[in-house]
Amino acid sequence: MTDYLVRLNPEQREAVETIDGPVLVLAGAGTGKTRVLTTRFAHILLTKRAFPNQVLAVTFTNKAAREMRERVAAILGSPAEGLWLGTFHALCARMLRRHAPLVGLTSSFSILDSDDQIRLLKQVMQAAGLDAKRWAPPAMMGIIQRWKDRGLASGSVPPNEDTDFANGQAKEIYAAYQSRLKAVNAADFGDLLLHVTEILRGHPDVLEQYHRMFRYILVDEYQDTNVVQYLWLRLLAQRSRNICCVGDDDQSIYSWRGAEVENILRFEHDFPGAKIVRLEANYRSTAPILAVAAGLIANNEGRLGKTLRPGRTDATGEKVSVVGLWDSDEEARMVGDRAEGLRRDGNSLAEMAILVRTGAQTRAFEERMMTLGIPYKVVGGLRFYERAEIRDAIAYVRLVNQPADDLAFERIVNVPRRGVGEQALRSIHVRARELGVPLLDAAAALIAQGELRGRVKEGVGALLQGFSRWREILSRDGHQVMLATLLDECGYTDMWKQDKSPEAPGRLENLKELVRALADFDTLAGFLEHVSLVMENEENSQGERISLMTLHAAKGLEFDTVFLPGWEEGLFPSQRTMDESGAKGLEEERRLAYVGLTRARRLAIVSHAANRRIYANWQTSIPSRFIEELPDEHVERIGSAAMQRDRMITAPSVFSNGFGGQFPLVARRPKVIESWEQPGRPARPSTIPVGARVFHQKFGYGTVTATQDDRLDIAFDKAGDKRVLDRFVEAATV
DNA sequence: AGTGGGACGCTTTTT
DNA sequence: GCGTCCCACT
Repeated sequence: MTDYLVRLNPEQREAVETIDGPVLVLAGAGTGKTRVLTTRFAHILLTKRAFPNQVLAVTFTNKAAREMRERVAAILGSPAEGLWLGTFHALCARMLRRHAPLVGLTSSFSILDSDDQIRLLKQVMQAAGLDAKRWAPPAMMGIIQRWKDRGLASGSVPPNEDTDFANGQAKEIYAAYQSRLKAVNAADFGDLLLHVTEILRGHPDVLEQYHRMFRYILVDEYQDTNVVQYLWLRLLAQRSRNICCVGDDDQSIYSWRGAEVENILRFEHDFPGAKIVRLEANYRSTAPILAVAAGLIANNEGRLGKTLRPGRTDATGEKVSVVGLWDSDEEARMVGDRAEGLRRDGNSLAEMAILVRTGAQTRAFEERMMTLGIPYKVVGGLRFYERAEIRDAIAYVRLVNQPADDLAFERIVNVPRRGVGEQALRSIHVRARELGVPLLDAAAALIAQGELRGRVKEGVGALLQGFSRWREILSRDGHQVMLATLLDECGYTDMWKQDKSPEAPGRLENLKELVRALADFDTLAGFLEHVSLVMENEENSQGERISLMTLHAAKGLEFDTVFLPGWEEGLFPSQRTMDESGAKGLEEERRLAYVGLTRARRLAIVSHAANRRIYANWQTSIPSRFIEELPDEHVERIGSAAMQRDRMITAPSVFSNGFGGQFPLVARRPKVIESWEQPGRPARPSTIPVGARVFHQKFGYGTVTATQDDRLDIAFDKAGDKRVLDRFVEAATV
């Protein structure tokens, strides 16, 4: 009956069994945080303290929510239905649909994606006469979002805030943006939290309802909450005070997105009498990795204090490697070769990851993996629902669902081309404003009155007729048939069939996938909610692949081997972060490094290059200060940081560069380690001849200019000259 | 209205 | 180095 408790260590057990009153669980990396959270959830249900729908469980990502749902179900032995378990945004969307009229929306409001947000804001800024070059709409969006993160509605931004941006009109822009959102019956991501918090604050009866419902509250990743999320939680928890927050102040890496570490640091103050439980036994990493991570993070101030200790008796292991290299190419080669070597020794590629500071760094590694023929996956890049063709298709669906969705109308009215240019669109806008109707109806009115002519009339007329037909099909044959018909009839599929670009076939494939995905939903509205809130990849073709991702994307994951390249001043810690946020920014960068190190179970390989290409030109850099902070006794330095620093900074005159030793010298290639160059793969002549037209997944179409065994030199039409393995290309059909 | 070329700016990111 | 945006040309 309670065997699920026996599997916990004493501190985990305390975190699970302290059910009543506020609890803060400080859970270091790899200490069984998720296990505690899910077991606690199950424990509440199994001890009959609450029904499943009386527990509110909040996560940041859909992935974490899904995982918790599955694990709770596993402990309960049955699928957990009717739970209030989800991301902050999903839960708030659900609440807001119930009370939308209280903030001037209807319950069918649309949730805008970032494209829509920017487009809407751009219109608002244009109307205010702001030069988009001087004041970038995305920057303005950032300011508005930070305000929303702090729980500030457009009327309550303090007078002394951000008066210089947008000629001091920032607050007016914010207000205008909000009224446009209301006019098109839409909410952006920030609104979901902000609106619900306002409702809970201003309507005691509604708050009362939720107080009666939620007897226990569980919060994951508490260190990442922003002010509005904190306010929302505090409102909901103020009656029962049964709130359990799990987090790790050392892994707070989202302050630039509005997260406030202070929330976790202040927990005891906010919830007097709170019980603090520390989870410090790490079951993930070897002792040297833990020691190195601990040594690094000890350089931060203002921590709640927590020391990871090895939780396994077999936690001995290799030292952390720190490798100094000449340039970023050599770094990519080192990583590729070591990955290949590990694979030869029987290690799975799925258990290796390359974690970088910025997304742009992945490219060099991608190319290297391709050359070596090592399968890889980039985690996080463009997500399925962010692809242009998917957004277009969804805009059509949104219009079927809600004819008043003006943003969707604007997106697709001329996609595929229907001859609707700036002029035509403007007259539709004018008419819409005159009549006080949505753009779709305004367009119909213009056609009825013969004010649109020729191609435009034909095109838009057919589109409008299409919408009434597609709505019929929807009610008769269901949403899947409707979307398939719609995409064919509106000309969208044909548009991509006629497109000769290398991406077009993939886009058609994605559209098919979208139609297929529709089958998983009972209603069109349910599907749209999912699309708005779950911006994630379809399970990234799993299997035997090395993972490439940013450090941010790696939080919560773990691998046997972790490569941590690019530990150089300016890149990591990021100069930009230090400029913008000073000492606090530096500490956050250090936490990011800590997150990176603690992802590794057995092997962590840190590296830094003396020269790196940034944008178009080469830049010389010195090793990251974080490298010096790693405790020596657990680190093996190869091509040591100190040596490189000497050579480049303090003794440049050793080499003559013709500039009087004025520049950091980068004259010769110090061959630090010979063994990276692995013996080649067995040579095998390629079957593809010089001159052949070929197609490559990433680079598109090209012509073979030379071959050497199974390596091909190819002049790609778009991507330029590359050398790739022949198995990565196929004969082109055109 | 649609296309193509050049200038520009940007690279934490999740919902 | 690449994608986006704007403008000039067709």
